[in-house]
Amino acid sequence: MKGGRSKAGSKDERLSVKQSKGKKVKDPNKPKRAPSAFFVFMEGFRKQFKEENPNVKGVAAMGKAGGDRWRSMSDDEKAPFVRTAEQRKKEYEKKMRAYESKQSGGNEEEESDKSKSEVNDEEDEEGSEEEEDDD
DNA sequence: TCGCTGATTGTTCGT
DNA sequence: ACGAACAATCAGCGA
Repeated sequence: MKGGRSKAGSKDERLSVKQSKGKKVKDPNKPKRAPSAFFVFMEGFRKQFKEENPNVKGVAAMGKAGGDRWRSMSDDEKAPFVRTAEQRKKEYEKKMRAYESKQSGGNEEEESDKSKSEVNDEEDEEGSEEEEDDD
């Protein structure tokens, strides 16, 4: 959290990673990290923020506003976001599995077959999705 | 014209 | 166990 990475002066280090120049490591299949509950909450917050602050420019203002609001929320309010985040994580793991699969032994298989339906394999998925305590 | 930078927190990987 | 990196967003500015 706060004590996470030292943002001060670490800019240069990040540059190396971002540019990835020399390395032509192209990972088209590499799934992006799953959005945390905070980002999930932000997805909706961004829209609202834009509506209330259409003049705001930059992401800093939004980030601060979002962060401040997020901390103000109770675990119970974050619960739905956290739950969604968990689902995202599950998908992330699933994609990650496929990604590793290819890297490991799956030769670069170009999934040319696009009609393969994007989602299928739904492993039964525990029908009971926890009680939503919907009053 | 193209692309990085900034700020937020959480999650995930690596050492 | 700790630390560093990366996830989205948008406009502004540098080369």
